[in-house]
Amino acid sequence: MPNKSAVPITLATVKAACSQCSLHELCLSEGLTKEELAKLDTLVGARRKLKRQQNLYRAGDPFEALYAVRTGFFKTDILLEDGRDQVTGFQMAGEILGMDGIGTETHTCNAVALEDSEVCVIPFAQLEQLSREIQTLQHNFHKVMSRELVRDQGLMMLLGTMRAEERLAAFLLNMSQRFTSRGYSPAEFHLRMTREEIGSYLGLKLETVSRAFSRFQEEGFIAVQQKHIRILDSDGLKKLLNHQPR
Amino acid sequence: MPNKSAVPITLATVKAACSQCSLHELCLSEGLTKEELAKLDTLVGARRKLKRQQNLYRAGDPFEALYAVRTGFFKTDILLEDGRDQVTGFQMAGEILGMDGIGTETHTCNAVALEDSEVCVIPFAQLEQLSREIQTLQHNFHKVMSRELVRDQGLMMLLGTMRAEERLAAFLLNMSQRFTSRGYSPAEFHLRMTREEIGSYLGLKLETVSRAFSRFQEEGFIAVQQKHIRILDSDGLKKLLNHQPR
DNA sequence: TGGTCGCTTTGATCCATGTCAATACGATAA
DNA sequence: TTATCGTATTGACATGGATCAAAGCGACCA
Repeated sequence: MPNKSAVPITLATVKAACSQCSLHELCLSEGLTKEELAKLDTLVGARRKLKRQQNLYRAGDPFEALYAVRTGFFKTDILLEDGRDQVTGFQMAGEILGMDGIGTETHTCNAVALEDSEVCVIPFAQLEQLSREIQTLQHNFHKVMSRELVRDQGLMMLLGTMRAEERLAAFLLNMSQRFTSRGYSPAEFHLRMTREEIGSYLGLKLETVSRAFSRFQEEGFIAVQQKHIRILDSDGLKKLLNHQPR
Repeated sequence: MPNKSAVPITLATVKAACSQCSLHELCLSEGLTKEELAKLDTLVGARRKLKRQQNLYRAGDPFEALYAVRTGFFKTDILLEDGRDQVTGFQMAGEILGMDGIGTETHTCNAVALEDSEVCVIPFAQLEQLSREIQTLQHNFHKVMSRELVRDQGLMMLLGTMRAEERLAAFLLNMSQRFTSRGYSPAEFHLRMTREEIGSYLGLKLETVSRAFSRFQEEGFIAVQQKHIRILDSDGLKKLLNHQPR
């Protein structure tokens, strides 16, 4: 067995997931002891790489595992029989995908990589088993699900009560905040999704999204160049949010 | 002691919750053994009665317990600083309230009784503990949360892609289905919420809801009399759903 | 190097739903 | 019975965003 110091790099490390992962606080492993982390590692052994546009899973696929995004960027969407579809979320490093499948043993949405990506595979039966042993893990998992519920509530609010520019402002601020909490610039980032996907997520048409971007640029809130966004006046965007007509 | 056949009524029954509850399949107790049910009963001892318009909890309240609706009818809603609010759901017998609070230890929405109601109080720490012992309970709980996520996805779809009449048709069919699965008539029911609350839930103004009701009545899909609804042609309503313009 | 293709921007017009306002209805209480 | 109040319906009009259409821009590939 190789000699181990604080954060040893060994053969095991290549496989070891959670104990070495930089996404602790976002993921399931927060607050676990070393021993508990080790157990989680054995569970989360497998990784899976996906090319841009590749499906992680599809609606109807049998549910077996959750996925933690390691690198890359995903969207989830639902497709109705009549052809309408809606993007229900965008997921980045540290976020968990697949929880929609627990209730019915079948995934209810599609998860697609928007760029080359990698996920940790978390076989669900094993996660349940381990979370019966490790209280902290159990609670972390419950928190993750609950936060997802709260996120959805926020999106309902957005879809139900906000006008187009408010929605886009909320979207940009949310992206900025999530990039920030991953150590990237709060003010400058690259959107991985198209205007159409943003529109679908926000309940708007792509033209409306494009116009709102242009408007924000005119107002000096942001600089847009295709998918590259620079936020120049985040307070300006925030003001848009609480300051609706009636 | 009164004579009873299959399900005996004893002193214990008054307190016993889950083991005697008619809402098994909707709630957390499905598939539990007698012994496991008994344990769950000790946990779910307390009940709480609410008068119409009374809050079960409010956004900002510390999170301590989940609540299973025994009788009555609730809404959950969120209130933004600027005064806008949105109803995020309506809950009826057998449904679980409060899961929004797990992630932050604080409730993020308000839960209000729309008629005199009663809930089972499920202290969350104890639920987690017991679900470490009882695998089936653990899995049931995960299923409940997951189904809530899927419900939210459906609502996003509704809010993001459907037009007013489709939304109301979907709402009525959903109500009908939920009343049905509780043993009530699929075709005739009493709405507990106002047009404004329906509108808020569906992302519409109350006038639009009212007009859609009137339209459905003209078309012969339903008979409306204030809050009393009779569905005359549920296929007609269903057709509205998949049959959108583009 | 030019051509194609996907994505984005922008303009002109239309329409579903919001807004504002008046009236009606039904329950409750006096 | 009548008064009151919350809720619901209906009408007239306004408007935000959808729709339709035409360029523009970049990336990739042949």
